[in-house]
Amino acid sequence: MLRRAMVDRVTRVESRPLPRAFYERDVVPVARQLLGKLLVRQTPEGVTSGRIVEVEAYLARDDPANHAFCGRTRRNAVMFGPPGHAYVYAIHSRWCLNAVTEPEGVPSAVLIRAVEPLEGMALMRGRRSARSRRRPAEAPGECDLARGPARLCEAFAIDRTLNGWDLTQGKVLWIAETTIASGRGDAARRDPAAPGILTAPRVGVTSAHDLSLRFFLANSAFVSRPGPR
DNA sequence: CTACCGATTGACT
DNA sequence: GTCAATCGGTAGA
Repeated sequence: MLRRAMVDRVTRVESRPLPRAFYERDVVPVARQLLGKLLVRQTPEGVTSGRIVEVEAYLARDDPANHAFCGRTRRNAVMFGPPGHAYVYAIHSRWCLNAVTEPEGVPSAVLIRAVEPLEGMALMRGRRSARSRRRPAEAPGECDLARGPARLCEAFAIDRTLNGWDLTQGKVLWIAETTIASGRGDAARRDPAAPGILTAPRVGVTSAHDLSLRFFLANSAFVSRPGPR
C-alpha cells in the first residue's frame, strides 16, 4: 500500500477532475482555490500538465472588464452556460483559457494566467518554439513555457476548438485536485488555502482598476508578473 | 463586405 | 519602463 503511494507520487498522483460543484460558487473563492490545482491536457502526442499559480476573476456584475458586461454575444455565450466549462477567447491573435463559474446564466469566469509545468515539458517547448510568430532568439526557458495566459495556451495546445469544453470529464482538457507530483520541492507542496496567496489588480484591463482580482502564489517563479502591477 | 478594438507578447529604450 | 505586430470577434454599412 505504501509502495503504491510512492509509485503514484513519482508520476502523477491525482488527476481526478474537479466536480461541477467546485465551479458552481462565487467566482472569487473559486479563483483562489484554483491556485495549486493541476491543469491537464491530453492529446495524441502525449500529456502536458502544470500547477496553476496565477488566476484572475471576472465578475458577473459591475465588472466592465468582463466580456459579458454588455450582455450575451456569440463570443461570450459559453460564460452564460453551465459552470465547469472552458471559455476560450482570442486576443491579439492568441488564445486565453477561462473556467466558467457560478450557476448557469451567471456569466463569470476565472482566467488561468500561468501554470508551473510539471509533465510534458518537451512537448510544451516544441509547441512554443514552433508556433511563436516572432522566432525567439533561443528556445523558451522552463519558466517561460506557460507563464502568461496566451503562452500557456500555446504550450498546452489550447485553441478555439476547446471553447465550451466540459472540464469535469477528465479527458482532453481538465483541472484536477491538488497534485503532490514531481520534484519541484516545497513549492509543489504548498497548500493553496494557506497563506501565500497574493492579490493585485488584474493585468491589461483598461477599466475597473479599483478591483484587485488577480491572485497568485507568492514566491512562484512561474507567475507572469510577480509584483502588484 | 470594411473598420475598429483588444483579459498579449516579444522586442526595444 | 514603452511600443506595436497581428488577427479573431464584433458592429455596422
